[in-house]
Amino acid sequence: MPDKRAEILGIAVALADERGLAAVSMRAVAERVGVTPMALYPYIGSKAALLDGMLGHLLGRLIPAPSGTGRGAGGPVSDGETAAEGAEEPWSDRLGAIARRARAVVIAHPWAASLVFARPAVTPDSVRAVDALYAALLDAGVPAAEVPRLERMLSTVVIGFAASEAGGRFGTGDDPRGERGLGPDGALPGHARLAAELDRPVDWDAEFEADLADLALLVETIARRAGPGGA
Amino acid sequence: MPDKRAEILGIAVALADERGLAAVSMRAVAERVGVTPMALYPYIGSKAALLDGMLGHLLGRLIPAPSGTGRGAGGPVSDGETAAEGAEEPWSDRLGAIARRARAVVIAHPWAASLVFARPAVTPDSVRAVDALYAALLDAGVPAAEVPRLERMLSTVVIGFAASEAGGRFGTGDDPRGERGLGPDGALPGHARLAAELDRPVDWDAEFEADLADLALLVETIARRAGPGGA
DNA sequence: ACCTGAACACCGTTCAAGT
DNA sequence: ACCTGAACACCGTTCAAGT
Repeated sequence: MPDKRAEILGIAVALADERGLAAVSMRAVAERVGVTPMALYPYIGSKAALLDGMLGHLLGRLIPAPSGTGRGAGGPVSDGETAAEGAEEPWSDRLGAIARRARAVVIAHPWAASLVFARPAVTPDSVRAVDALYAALLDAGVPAAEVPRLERMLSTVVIGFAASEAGGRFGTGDDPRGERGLGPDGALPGHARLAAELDRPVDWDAEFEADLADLALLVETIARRAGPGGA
Repeated sequence: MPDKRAEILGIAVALADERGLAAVSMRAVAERVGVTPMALYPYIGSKAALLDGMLGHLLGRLIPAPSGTGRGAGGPVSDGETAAEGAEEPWSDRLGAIARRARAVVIAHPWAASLVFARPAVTPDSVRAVDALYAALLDAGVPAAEVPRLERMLSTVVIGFAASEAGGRFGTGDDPRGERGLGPDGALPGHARLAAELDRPVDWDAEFEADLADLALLVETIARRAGPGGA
Protein backbone atom coordinates (compact mmCIF):
# COMPACT_ATOMS: atom_id res chain seq x y z
CA MET A 1 0.00 0.00 0.00
CA PRO A 2 2.78 2.47 0.66
CA ASP A 3 3.96 2.22 -2.94
CA LYS A 4 1.99 0.55 -5.69
CA ARG A 5 5.07 0.05 -7.82
CA ALA A 6 6.89 -1.76 -5.01
CA GLU A 7 3.83 -3.94 -4.46
CA ILE A 8 3.75 -4.92 -8.13
CA LEU A 9 7.47 -5.68 -8.16
CA GLY A 10 7.15 -7.80 -5.04
CA ILE A 11 4.37 -9.82 -6.63
CA ALA A 12 6.40 -10.27 -9.82
CA VAL A 13 9.42 -11.45 -7.80
CA ALA A 14 7.27 -13.95 -5.92
CA LEU A 15 5.85 -15.21 -9.19
CA ALA A 16 9.35 -15.71 -10.63
CA ASP A 17 10.44 -17.50 -7.46
CA GLU A 18 7.49 -19.87 -7.67
CA ARG A 19 7.17 -20.55 -11.37
CA GLY A 20 10.30 -19.24 -13.08
CA LEU A 21 11.03 -16.16 -15.11
CA ALA A 22 9.18 -17.54 -18.13
CA ALA A 23 5.93 -17.39 -16.14
CA VAL A 24 6.33 -13.67 -15.51
CA SER A 25 4.09 -12.05 -18.10
CA MET A 26 2.32 -8.72 -17.80
CA ARG A 27 -0.94 -10.64 -17.88
CA ALA A 28 0.07 -13.09 -15.15
CA VAL A 29 1.40 -10.36 -12.88
CA ALA A 30 -1.71 -8.28 -13.43
CA GLU A 31 -3.92 -11.19 -12.49
CA ARG A 32 -2.06 -11.64 -9.19
CA VAL A 33 -2.29 -7.94 -8.49
CA GLY A 34 -6.01 -8.19 -9.19
CA VAL A 35 -6.11 -5.78 -12.05
CA THR A 36 -6.14 -5.59 -15.83
CA PRO A 37 -2.74 -5.88 -17.63
CA MET A 38 -2.98 -2.32 -18.85
CA ALA A 39 -3.29 -1.00 -15.31
CA LEU A 40 0.35 -1.97 -14.71
CA TYR A 41 1.76 0.32 -17.36
CA PRO A 42 1.61 3.64 -15.48
CA TYR A 43 3.65 2.07 -12.66
CA ILE A 44 5.94 -0.22 -14.63
CA GLY A 45 6.31 1.21 -18.11
CA SER A 46 7.04 -1.95 -20.06
CA LYS A 47 7.96 -5.60 -19.77
CA ALA A 48 11.69 -4.79 -19.94
CA ALA A 49 11.29 -2.20 -17.19
CA LEU A 50 9.45 -4.79 -15.11
CA LEU A 51 12.47 -7.11 -15.29
CA ASP A 52 14.83 -4.25 -14.41
CA GLY A 53 12.60 -3.34 -11.51
CA MET A 54 12.53 -6.91 -10.22
CA LEU A 55 16.32 -7.00 -10.19
CA GLY A 56 16.44 -3.67 -8.39
CA HIS A 57 13.93 -4.98 -5.87
CA LEU A 58 16.39 -7.76 -4.97
CA LEU A 59 19.46 -5.52 -4.95
CA GLY A 60 17.79 -3.31 -2.39
CA ARG A 61 18.23 -6.19 0.01
CA LEU A 62 21.86 -6.90 -0.91
CA ILE A 63 23.41 -3.87 0.75
CA PRO A 64 21.57 -2.24 3.66
CA ALA A 65 20.55 1.37 3.16
CA PRO A 66 23.03 3.98 4.37
CA SER A 67 22.44 6.26 7.35
CA GLY A 68 21.78 9.12 4.93
CA THR A 69 18.32 10.61 5.40
CA GLY A 70 17.10 8.65 8.38
CA ARG A 71 19.22 7.98 11.43
CA GLY A 72 21.57 4.97 11.77
CA ALA A 73 18.80 3.02 13.40
CA GLY A 74 17.35 -0.31 12.28
CA GLY A 75 20.73 -1.83 11.60
CA PRO A 76 21.23 -4.64 9.07
CA VAL A 77 22.94 -7.99 9.56
CA SER A 78 25.85 -6.32 11.37
CA ASP A 79 26.83 -7.85 14.69
CA GLY A 80 27.59 -4.82 16.83
CA GLU A 81 26.96 -1.12 17.10
CA THR A 82 27.29 0.88 13.91
CA ALA A 83 30.64 2.64 13.87
CA ALA A 84 30.65 6.20 12.56
CA GLU A 85 33.04 5.73 9.66
CA GLY A 86 32.86 2.00 8.97
CA ALA A 87 36.13 0.12 8.29
CA GLU A 88 36.22 -1.56 11.67
CA GLU A 89 36.26 -4.99 9.99
CA PRO A 90 39.32 -6.09 7.98
CA TRP A 91 38.95 -5.53 4.26
CA SER A 92 38.95 -9.23 3.40
CA ASP A 93 36.00 -9.88 5.72
CA ARG A 94 34.00 -7.02 4.24
CA LEU A 95 34.79 -8.25 0.73
CA GLY A 96 33.83 -11.81 1.61
CA ALA A 97 30.60 -10.72 3.28
CA ILE A 98 29.40 -8.87 0.19
CA ALA A 99 30.36 -11.78 -2.05
CA ARG A 100 28.52 -14.32 0.11
CA ARG A 101 25.46 -12.13 0.28
CA ALA A 102 25.42 -11.74 -3.50
CA ARG A 103 25.69 -15.49 -4.00
CA ALA A 104 22.92 -16.08 -1.45
CA VAL A 105 20.60 -13.73 -3.35
CA VAL A 106 21.19 -15.56 -6.63
CA ILE A 107 20.68 -18.96 -4.99
CA ALA A 108 17.41 -17.75 -3.48
CA HIS A 109 16.30 -16.20 -6.78
CA PRO A 110 17.98 -18.16 -9.59
CA TRP A 111 16.11 -16.28 -12.31
CA ALA A 112 18.02 -13.12 -11.34
CA ALA A 113 21.27 -14.60 -12.63
CA SER A 114 20.21 -14.22 -16.24
CA LEU A 115 19.35 -10.55 -15.77
CA VAL A 116 22.43 -9.42 -13.89
CA PHE A 117 24.82 -9.36 -16.84
CA ALA A 118 22.46 -7.42 -19.04
CA ARG A 119 22.12 -4.10 -17.23
CA PRO A 120 24.70 -1.59 -16.00
CA ALA A 121 25.15 -1.59 -12.24
CA VAL A 122 23.96 1.98 -11.78
CA THR A 123 20.92 1.65 -9.54
CA PRO A 124 21.51 3.30 -6.15
CA ASP A 125 21.64 -0.08 -4.46
CA SER A 126 24.23 -1.65 -6.72
CA VAL A 127 26.31 1.53 -6.70
CA ARG A 128 26.37 1.21 -2.92
CA ALA A 129 27.67 -2.36 -3.18
CA VAL A 130 30.34 -1.27 -5.66
CA ASP A 131 31.30 1.53 -3.30
CA ALA A 132 31.85 -0.89 -0.43
CA LEU A 133 34.10 -3.00 -2.68
CA TYR A 134 36.09 0.09 -3.70
CA ALA A 135 36.65 0.97 -0.05
CA ALA A 136 37.72 -2.58 0.81
CA LEU A 137 40.24 -2.69 -2.04
CA LEU A 138 41.66 0.72 -1.16
CA ASP A 139 42.02 -0.35 2.46
CA ALA A 140 43.84 -3.48 1.26
CA GLY A 141 46.45 -1.20 -0.29
CA VAL A 142 45.53 -1.64 -3.95
CA PRO A 143 46.65 1.43 -5.92
CA ALA A 144 43.73 3.65 -6.93
CA ALA A 145 44.47 3.18 -10.63
CA GLU A 146 43.80 -0.56 -10.34
CA VAL A 147 40.77 -0.50 -8.02
CA PRO A 148 37.96 -0.11 -10.59
CA ARG A 149 39.35 -2.90 -12.76
CA LEU A 150 39.83 -5.20 -9.79
CA GLU A 151 36.31 -4.47 -8.55
CA ARG A 152 34.92 -5.46 -11.94
CA MET A 153 36.97 -8.65 -11.92
CA LEU A 154 35.88 -9.63 -8.41
CA SER A 155 32.21 -8.94 -9.03
CA THR A 156 32.44 -10.81 -12.33
CA VAL A 157 33.76 -13.90 -10.57
CA VAL A 158 31.14 -13.74 -7.83
CA ILE A 159 28.20 -13.07 -10.12
CA GLY A 160 29.48 -15.50 -12.72
CA PHE A 161 29.96 -18.25 -10.18
CA ALA A 162 26.47 -17.80 -8.80
CA ALA A 163 24.99 -17.58 -12.28
CA SER A 164 26.79 -20.75 -13.35
CA GLU A 165 25.51 -22.59 -10.30
CA ALA A 166 21.96 -21.33 -10.71
CA GLY A 167 21.84 -21.66 -14.49
CA GLY A 168 23.44 -25.05 -14.74
CA ARG A 169 26.69 -24.22 -16.52
CA PHE A 170 28.67 -26.09 -13.89
CA GLY A 171 26.61 -29.14 -14.75
CA THR A 172 25.75 -32.12 -12.64
CA GLY A 173 29.27 -33.39 -12.23
CA ASP A 174 28.86 -36.45 -14.43
CA ASP A 175 31.80 -37.38 -16.55
CA PRO A 176 31.63 -35.75 -19.96
CA ARG A 177 33.69 -38.46 -21.64
CA GLY A 178 31.53 -40.89 -23.52
CA GLU A 179 28.59 -38.48 -23.61
CA ARG A 180 28.84 -38.55 -27.37
CA GLY A 181 31.29 -41.31 -28.04
CA LEU A 182 34.36 -39.12 -28.27
CA GLY A 183 36.54 -41.92 -29.49
CA PRO A 184 39.78 -43.02 -27.86
CA ASP A 185 41.02 -41.27 -24.75
CA GLY A 186 43.80 -39.58 -26.67
CA ALA A 187 41.30 -36.97 -27.84
CA LEU A 188 41.02 -35.53 -24.30
CA PRO A 189 44.49 -35.69 -22.78
CA GLY A 190 43.69 -33.14 -20.08
CA HIS A 191 40.70 -35.12 -18.84
CA ALA A 192 42.73 -38.31 -18.95
CA ARG A 193 45.36 -36.82 -16.63
CA LEU A 194 42.61 -35.77 -14.20
CA ALA A 195 40.48 -38.90 -14.18
CA ALA A 196 40.73 -39.34 -10.42
CA GLU A 197 39.70 -35.75 -9.64
CA LEU A 198 36.82 -35.60 -12.09
CA ASP A 199 35.03 -38.50 -10.43
CA ARG A 200 34.74 -36.68 -7.11
CA PRO A 201 31.50 -34.79 -6.41
CA VAL A 202 31.97 -31.06 -5.92
CA ASP A 203 31.17 -29.13 -2.75
CA TRP A 204 30.11 -25.78 -4.19
CA ASP A 205 30.18 -23.93 -0.88
CA ALA A 206 33.78 -25.02 -0.37
CA GLU A 207 34.69 -24.13 -3.95
CA PHE A 208 33.22 -20.64 -3.54
CA GLU A 209 35.24 -20.11 -0.35
CA ALA A 210 38.40 -21.37 -2.06
CA ASP A 211 37.81 -18.93 -4.93
CA LEU A 212 37.35 -16.08 -2.45
CA ALA A 213 40.58 -17.03 -0.69
CA ASP A 214 42.47 -17.08 -3.99
CA LEU A 215 41.05 -13.71 -4.96
CA ALA A 216 42.08 -12.24 -1.60
CA LEU A 217 45.54 -13.64 -2.25
CA LEU A 218 45.59 -11.91 -5.62
CA VAL A 219 44.50 -8.63 -4.04
CA GLU A 220 47.33 -8.91 -1.51
CA THR A 221 49.85 -9.62 -4.24
CA ILE A 222 48.76 -6.55 -6.20
CA ALA A 223 48.84 -4.40 -3.08
CA ARG A 224 52.32 -5.66 -2.19
CA ARG A 225 53.84 -5.01 -5.60
CA ALA A 226 52.62 -1.41 -5.35
CA GLY A 227 54.67 -0.94 -2.20
CA PRO A 228 53.56 -1.52 1.38
CA GLY A 229 52.75 2.18 1.77
CA GLY A 230 49.47 1.70 -0.08
CA ALA A 231 50.24 4.35 -2.76
CA MET B 1 22.81 -28.97 -48.08
CA PRO B 2 25.10 -31.44 -46.33
CA ASP B 3 23.08 -31.25 -43.11
CA LYS B 4 19.67 -29.65 -42.88
CA ARG B 5 20.01 -29.13 -39.13
CA ALA B 6 23.30 -27.25 -39.57
CA GLU B 7 21.72 -25.13 -42.30
CA ILE B 8 18.83 -24.18 -40.01
CA LEU B 9 21.18 -23.35 -37.12
CA GLY B 10 23.33 -21.19 -39.40
CA ILE B 11 20.28 -19.25 -40.53
CA ALA B 12 19.15 -18.80 -36.93
CA VAL B 13 22.60 -17.53 -35.91
CA ALA B 14 22.62 -15.07 -38.79
CA LEU B 15 19.17 -13.86 -37.79
CA ALA B 16 20.31 -13.33 -34.19
CA ASP B 17 23.40 -11.47 -35.39
CA GLU B 18 21.32 -9.16 -37.55
CA ARG B 19 18.25 -8.51 -35.42
CA GLY B 20 18.96 -9.78 -31.92
CA LEU B 21 17.95 -12.88 -30.01
CA ALA B 22 14.42 -11.57 -29.52
CA ALA B 23 13.85 -11.75 -33.28
CA VAL B 24 14.67 -15.46 -33.36
CA SER B 25 11.28 -17.15 -33.40
CA MET B 26 10.43 -20.50 -34.90
CA ARG B 27 8.22 -18.64 -37.36
CA ALA B 28 10.93 -16.15 -38.37
CA VAL B 29 13.58 -18.84 -38.79
CA ALA B 30 11.18 -20.98 -40.82
CA GLU B 31 10.44 -18.09 -43.13
CA ARG B 32 14.16 -17.57 -43.82
CA VAL B 33 14.60 -21.28 -44.43
CA GLY B 34 11.67 -21.09 -46.83
CA VAL B 35 9.46 -23.54 -45.04
CA THR B 36 6.55 -23.76 -42.61
CA PRO B 37 7.35 -23.43 -38.88
CA MET B 38 6.33 -27.02 -38.24
CA ALA B 39 8.87 -28.31 -40.76
CA LEU B 40 11.65 -27.25 -38.35
CA TYR B 41 10.56 -29.56 -35.56
CA PRO B 42 11.96 -32.85 -36.85
CA TYR B 43 15.42 -31.22 -37.13
CA ILE B 44 15.33 -28.90 -34.12
CA GLY B 45 12.94 -30.36 -31.57
CA SER B 46 11.85 -27.21 -29.78
CA LYS B 47 12.59 -23.54 -29.31
CA ALA B 48 14.88 -24.28 -26.33
CA ALA B 49 16.78 -26.84 -28.38
CA LEU B 50 17.14 -24.27 -31.15
CA LEU B 51 18.90 -21.90 -28.74
CA ASP B 52 21.14 -24.69 -27.47
CA GLY B 53 21.94 -25.63 -31.04
CA MET B 54 22.82 -22.04 -31.93
CA LEU B 55 25.29 -21.88 -29.04
CA GLY B 56 26.80 -25.19 -30.09
CA HIS B 57 27.11 -23.90 -33.64
CA LEU B 58 29.32 -21.07 -32.35
CA LEU B 59 31.33 -23.26 -29.99
CA GLY B 60 32.28 -25.47 -32.90
CA ARG B 61 34.36 -22.54 -34.12
CA LEU B 62 35.97 -21.78 -30.77
CA ILE B 63 38.30 -24.75 -30.61
CA PRO B 64 39.41 -26.40 -33.86
CA ALA B 65 38.48 -30.03 -34.29
CA PRO B 66 41.04 -32.57 -33.09
CA SER B 67 43.02 -34.85 -35.37
CA GLY B 68 40.80 -37.75 -34.30
CA THR B 69 39.00 -39.29 -37.26
CA GLY B 70 40.51 -37.33 -40.11
CA ARG B 71 44.23 -36.61 -40.40
CA GLY B 72 45.94 -33.61 -38.80
CA ALA B 73 45.41 -31.63 -41.99
CA GLY B 74 43.51 -28.37 -42.42
CA GLY B 75 45.17 -26.81 -39.40
CA PRO B 76 43.51 -24.06 -37.36
CA VAL B 77 44.92 -20.66 -36.40
CA SER B 78 48.19 -22.26 -35.29
CA ASP B 79 51.35 -20.73 -36.71
CA GLY B 80 53.52 -23.75 -37.41
CA GLU B 81 53.37 -27.45 -38.03
CA THR B 82 51.16 -29.46 -35.73
CA ALA B 83 53.29 -31.21 -33.13
CA ALA B 84 52.30 -34.75 -32.24
CA GLU B 85 51.57 -34.21 -28.56
CA GLY B 86 50.89 -30.47 -28.40
CA ALA B 87 52.42 -28.45 -25.55
CA GLU B 88 55.00 -26.75 -27.70
CA GLU B 89 53.65 -23.32 -26.65
CA PRO B 90 54.03 -22.17 -23.05
CA TRP B 91 50.93 -22.77 -20.95
CA SER B 92 50.20 -19.08 -20.43
CA ASP B 93 50.09 -18.46 -24.17
CA ARG B 94 47.72 -21.38 -24.73
CA LEU B 95 45.50 -20.16 -21.90
CA GLY B 96 45.50 -16.61 -23.22
CA ALA B 97 44.73 -17.74 -26.75
CA ILE B 98 41.62 -19.65 -25.68
CA ALA B 99 40.47 -16.74 -23.54
CA ARG B 100 40.89 -14.21 -26.36
CA ARG B 101 39.10 -16.47 -28.80
CA ALA B 102 36.16 -16.90 -26.40
CA ARG B 103 35.89 -13.13 -25.91
CA ALA B 104 36.06 -12.59 -29.68
CA VAL B 105 33.17 -15.00 -30.21
CA VAL B 106 30.98 -13.18 -27.68
CA ILE B 107 31.84 -9.78 -29.14
CA ALA B 108 30.93 -11.05 -32.60
CA HIS B 109 27.70 -12.65 -31.33
CA PRO B 110 26.60 -10.68 -28.25
CA TRP B 111 23.35 -12.61 -27.92
CA ALA B 112 25.37 -15.73 -27.05
CA ALA B 113 26.43 -14.20 -23.73
CA SER B 114 23.01 -14.64 -22.22
CA LEU B 115 22.88 -18.32 -23.16
CA VAL B 116 26.32 -19.37 -21.99
CA PHE B 117 25.59 -19.41 -18.28
CA ALA B 118 22.43 -21.42 -18.65
CA ARG B 119 23.67 -24.74 -20.05
CA PRO B 120 26.32 -27.18 -18.86
CA ALA B 121 29.49 -27.16 -20.93
CA VAL B 122 29.16 -30.72 -22.11
CA THR B 123 28.93 -30.43 -25.88
CA PRO B 124 31.92 -32.05 -27.59
CA ASP B 125 33.25 -28.65 -28.60
CA SER B 126 33.14 -27.05 -25.17
CA VAL B 127 34.55 -30.19 -23.56
CA ARG B 128 37.49 -29.82 -25.94
CA ALA B 129 38.03 -26.24 -24.80
CA VAL B 130 37.87 -27.30 -21.15
CA ASP B 131 40.36 -30.04 -21.88
CA ALA B 132 42.87 -27.59 -23.34
CA LEU B 133 42.54 -25.46 -20.19
CA TYR B 134 43.09 -28.52 -17.98
CA ALA B 135 46.27 -29.36 -19.87
CA ALA B 136 47.55 -25.78 -19.63
CA LEU B 137 46.97 -25.64 -15.87
CA LEU B 138 48.63 -29.03 -15.32
CA ASP B 139 51.61 -27.90 -17.37
CA ALA B 140 51.78 -24.76 -15.24
CA GLY B 141 52.32 -27.00 -12.23
CA VAL B 142 48.91 -26.61 -10.60
CA PRO B 143 48.18 -29.69 -8.45
CA ALA B 144 45.57 -31.97 -10.02
CA ALA B 145 43.20 -31.51 -7.08
CA GLU B 146 42.92 -27.78 -7.82
CA VAL B 147 42.77 -27.89 -11.62
CA PRO B 148 39.00 -28.34 -12.13
CA ARG B 149 38.18 -25.54 -9.69
CA LEU B 150 40.72 -23.20 -11.25
CA GLU B 151 39.44 -24.00 -14.73
CA ARG B 152 35.92 -23.07 -13.63
CA MET B 153 37.18 -19.83 -12.11
CA LEU B 154 39.17 -18.85 -15.20
CA SER B 155 36.35 -19.61 -17.61
CA THR B 156 33.92 -17.78 -15.34
CA VAL B 157 36.06 -14.63 -15.48
CA VAL B 158 36.50 -14.82 -19.24
CA ILE B 159 32.87 -15.57 -20.03
CA GLY B 160 31.63 -13.14 -17.39
CA PHE B 161 33.85 -10.36 -18.69
CA ALA B 162 32.68 -10.86 -22.25
CA ALA B 163 29.05 -11.14 -21.15
CA SER B 164 29.33 -7.96 -19.10
CA GLU B 165 30.80 -6.11 -22.05
CA ALA B 166 28.25 -7.45 -24.50
CA GLY B 167 25.27 -7.13 -22.18
CA GLY B 168 26.05 -3.71 -20.83
CA ARG B 169 26.77 -4.51 -17.19
CA PHE B 170 30.03 -2.58 -17.36
CA GLY B 171 27.98 0.42 -18.41
CA THR B 172 28.98 3.38 -20.50
CA GLY B 173 31.53 4.75 -18.10
CA ASP B 174 29.51 7.78 -17.03
CA ASP B 175 29.77 8.77 -13.42
CA PRO B 176 27.11 7.06 -11.32
CA ARG B 177 27.09 9.81 -8.71
CA GLY B 178 24.22 12.18 -9.20
CA GLU B 179 22.30 9.71 -11.34
CA ARG B 180 19.54 9.76 -8.79
CA GLY B 181 20.57 12.57 -6.48
CA LEU B 182 22.38 10.43 -3.96
CA GLY B 183 22.81 13.27 -1.52
CA PRO B 184 26.11 14.40 -0.06
CA ASP B 185 29.33 12.71 -1.09
CA GLY B 186 29.68 11.07 2.30
CA ALA B 187 27.21 8.40 1.16
CA LEU B 188 29.76 7.00 -1.30
CA PRO B 189 33.16 7.23 0.38
CA GLY B 190 34.76 4.69 -1.94
CA HIS B 191 33.78 6.62 -5.05
CA ALA B 192 34.94 9.85 -3.44
CA ARG B 193 38.42 8.43 -2.90
CA LEU B 194 38.56 7.35 -6.58
CA ALA B 195 37.16 10.45 -8.22
CA ALA B 196 40.19 10.91 -10.45
CA GLU B 197 40.19 7.32 -11.68
CA LEU B 198 36.48 7.09 -12.36
CA ASP B 199 36.56 9.99 -14.82
CA ARG B 200 38.93 8.19 -17.14
CA PRO B 201 37.43 6.23 -20.05
CA VAL B 202 38.17 2.50 -19.98
CA ASP B 203 40.13 0.59 -22.61
CA TRP B 204 38.40 -2.79 -22.47
CA ASP B 205 41.03 -4.60 -24.54
CA ALA B 206 43.70 -3.44 -22.09
CA GLU B 207 41.55 -4.35 -19.10
CA PHE B 208 40.99 -7.85 -20.46
CA GLU B 209 44.73 -8.31 -20.94
CA ALA B 210 45.43 -7.00 -17.43
CA ASP B 211 42.91 -9.48 -16.02
CA LEU B 212 44.56 -12.32 -17.94
CA ALA B 213 47.97 -11.29 -16.60
CA ASP B 214 46.63 -11.24 -13.03
CA LEU B 215 45.05 -14.65 -13.47
CA ALA B 216 48.30 -16.06 -14.82
CA LEU B 217 50.00 -14.61 -11.77
CA LEU B 218 47.48 -16.36 -9.55
CA VAL B 219 48.06 -19.65 -11.37
CA GLU B 220 51.81 -19.28 -10.82
CA THR B 221 51.31 -18.57 -7.13
CA ILE B 222 49.18 -21.67 -6.69
CA ALA B 223 51.67 -23.79 -8.62
CA ARG B 224 54.55 -22.45 -6.53
CA ARG B 225 52.93 -23.10 -3.18
CA ALA B 226 52.39 -26.73 -4.23
CA GLY B 227 56.13 -27.15 -4.68
CA PRO B 228 58.15 -26.56 -7.85
CA GLY B 229 57.94 -30.26 -8.71
CA GLY B 230 54.38 -29.83 -9.92
CA ALA B 231 51.80 -31.76 -7.85
C1' DA C 1 -6.53 10.16 -11.64
C1' DC C 2 -7.08 5.58 -12.35
C1' DC C 3 -8.80 1.63 -14.61
C1' DT C 4 -11.26 -1.40 -18.37
C1' DG C 5 -12.28 -3.88 -22.93
C1' DA C 6 -11.58 -4.71 -27.39
C1' DA C 7 -8.26 -5.16 -30.77
C1' DC C 8 -3.62 -5.89 -33.31
C1' DA C 9 0.23 -8.31 -34.42
C1' DC C 10 2.61 -11.58 -32.71
C1' DC C 11 4.27 -16.35 -30.02
C1' DG C 12 5.36 -22.08 -29.44
C1' DT C 13 3.27 -26.23 -30.25
C1' DT C 14 -0.47 -30.04 -31.36
C1' DC C 15 -2.87 -32.54 -34.56
C1' DA C 16 -4.87 -34.27 -38.67
C1' DA C 17 -3.92 -34.29 -43.53
C1' DG C 18 -1.67 -34.13 -47.65
C1' DT C 19 2.12 -35.82 -51.32
C1' DA D 1 9.76 -39.46 -45.56
C1' DC D 2 8.80 -34.91 -45.52
C1' DC D 3 5.91 -31.01 -45.41
C1' DT D 4 1.38 -28.06 -44.90
C1' DG D 5 -2.81 -25.66 -42.76
C1' DA D 6 -5.80 -24.84 -39.36
C1' DA D 7 -6.26 -24.38 -34.65
C1' DC D 8 -5.24 -23.59 -29.48
C1' DA D 9 -3.65 -21.12 -25.83
C1' DC D 10 -0.87 -17.77 -25.13
C1' DC D 11 2.17 -12.99 -25.63
C1' DG D 12 3.21 -7.19 -25.20
C1' DT D 13 1.17 -3.08 -26.32
C1' DT D 14 -2.13 0.64 -28.51
C1' DC D 15 -6.17 3.06 -28.31
C1' DA D 16 -10.62 4.77 -27.22
C1' DA D 17 -13.71 4.76 -23.37
C1' DG D 18 -15.40 4.63 -19.00
C1' DT D 19 -15.81 6.37 -13.76
